Amino acid sequence: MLDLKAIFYLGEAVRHGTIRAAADSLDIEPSSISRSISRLEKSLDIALVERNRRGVRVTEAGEAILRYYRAAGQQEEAILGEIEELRGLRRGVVSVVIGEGFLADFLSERTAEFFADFPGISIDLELAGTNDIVRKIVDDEADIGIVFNPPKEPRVSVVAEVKEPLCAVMPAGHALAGRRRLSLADTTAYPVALLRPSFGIRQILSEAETKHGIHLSAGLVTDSIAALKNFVRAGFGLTYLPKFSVVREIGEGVFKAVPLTESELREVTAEIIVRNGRLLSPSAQRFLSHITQTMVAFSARRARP
Amino acid sequence: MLDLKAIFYLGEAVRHGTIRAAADSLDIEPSSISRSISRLEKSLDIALVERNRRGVRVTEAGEAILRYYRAAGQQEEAILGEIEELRGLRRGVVSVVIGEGFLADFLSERTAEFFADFPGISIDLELAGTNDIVRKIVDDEADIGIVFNPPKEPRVSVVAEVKEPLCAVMPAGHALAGRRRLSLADTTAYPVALLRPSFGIRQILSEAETKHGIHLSAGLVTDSIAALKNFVRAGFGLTYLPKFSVVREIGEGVFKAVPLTESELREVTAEIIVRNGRLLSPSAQRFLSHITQTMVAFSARRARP
DNA sequence: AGTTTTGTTGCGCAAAAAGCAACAAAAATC
DNA sequence: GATTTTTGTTGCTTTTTGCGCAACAAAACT
Repeated sequence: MLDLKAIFYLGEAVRHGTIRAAADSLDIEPSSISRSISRLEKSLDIALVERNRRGVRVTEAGEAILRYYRAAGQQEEAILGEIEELRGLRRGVVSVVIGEGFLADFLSERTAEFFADFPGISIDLELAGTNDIVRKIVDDEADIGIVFNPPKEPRVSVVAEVKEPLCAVMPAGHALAGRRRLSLADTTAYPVALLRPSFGIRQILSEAETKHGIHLSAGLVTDSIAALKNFVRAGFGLTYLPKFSVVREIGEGVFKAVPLTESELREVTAEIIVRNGRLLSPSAQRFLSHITQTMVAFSARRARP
Repeated sequence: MLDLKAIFYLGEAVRHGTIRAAADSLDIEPSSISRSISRLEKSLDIALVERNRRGVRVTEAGEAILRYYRAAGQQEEAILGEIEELRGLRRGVVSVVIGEGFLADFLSERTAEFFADFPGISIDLELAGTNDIVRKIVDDEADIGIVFNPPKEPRVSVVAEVKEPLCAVMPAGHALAGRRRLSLADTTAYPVALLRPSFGIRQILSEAETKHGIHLSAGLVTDSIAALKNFVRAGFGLTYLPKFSVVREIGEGVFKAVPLTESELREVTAEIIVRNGRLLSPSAQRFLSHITQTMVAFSARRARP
């Protein structure tokens, strides 16, 4: 490993022509420079300067070393610029895993505004089921997770949390579409589309089923929320989702979402999670605070400001 | 100025996954690594690693720093290789065979400068005729050959090549001395001094004689260019040499050199040759590049840059 | 011949780095 | 669920390293 300071002294000595002049300009003693250069020469076993009594003249080997130093200096500057950009939020990749139900809310116009404000930041977005999301966060495969009703896990910490009632989702013209609220039992008459058991929504539904002795007749079991929506849109029956997952379809007048009355279904949580003690990059921190403030699912109330 | 040792520690910690493992492999204390990294982070004001309780994970900024370190390491290696070559230049004998006509050009002040720069290098100089020079190069009896109009030989490669017109060389007060150019036939009226047939200059002259039906009346045949010069200097007649062979005498106003007009005499080549595939020592390489750049015979135009 | 300027070296001291030991916290294990 | 192990960190001590000061020899200049 070459001693950069010694090379710097060498360069100054060569630039000024004499060791003493370099020492004066650096406000240090000539002996320090002399020793540094000698040390360097000994470690390389080659002369770097010719000591004339009129000063020093650089040798070819010295020139080679100085070439290296200048190149390294340029690269250092480039890297320092990169660091500066990372610190100044001008660059960075934030990896996010979200449940599919958050997709429309996540990729909203307000997120687009964020990208416009920070053009250097890019998002690595992945969709996954509840259990996978938690696992990826624990294993540091992603910076930020957005998940519905996740299992308790001591190694993740909840950055934002909000209680969202689960709704029965149906076509606008459905027989139940006029109701202001429904119990789960009211919906058993219709075929329903359900997610697989690895999803938090399905888990909370299963708990409610056993608790109230209800059995839902699943017309479709899938791991795709898009499939649930298509099931409903085509008139096959109902499904169960939080309101923000179908906010676009409601706005278009296609779907209706009616809150369920069961207490455990009214208090299911949507959470933004990160791994415990994880040090997020400035970019990730900035993005995290953005989504906690702008996403519909979390904008209403914030659990931990 | 970035602390290279600290970056090295950072890299080792990242490579091993934990600071302790890196410390063990380097046989130092973990505290040293921990402190070095912390110091680096403080100086850059950005986190380089995330400290999990299961080890360390590099951040984007840390990756940037490590990229810099690897690039610098590669450059250092390249420079160290250069230094190694230069170190080889401190001692070494370079054996050279040249035609006598190159002598004055070869032993110039600029070659003297080379010796001053590399006091450890010595030259083993041998004079020989064209055919002998090529043979010595082929047989590895010499490193470098400088030769005039050599026969084609696949086992030698031409490092530098330049076309030099052959000149009629005469005393300054000669009847033909005022001419800007001469044909070979113009010179037949005067007695001439010629080299032996083993010399390239003589061979090209013989070709021209038969081609144009000219007969040169040789007043002297020798294997010494010095003898040719003495022949001319004493007023016996003319001889034929390239201009650079008598550049000193021309400068002194003693000789005149008038280019010959015959096409085959205008395009004879002076060449620097080495054996094909011969691996020259660093000293020899350095000297080779020196003479190709400084010798008058080759400095004007270079055939193979 | 005397003066100035050059790089070098011996010696003492201060700062920096490394080692040692202990600690807090998280993970793994029983 | 308690205990052990492993991790990074920190206070303190020791060692190493680098620097300043002063003096010196040698060459160049006046």
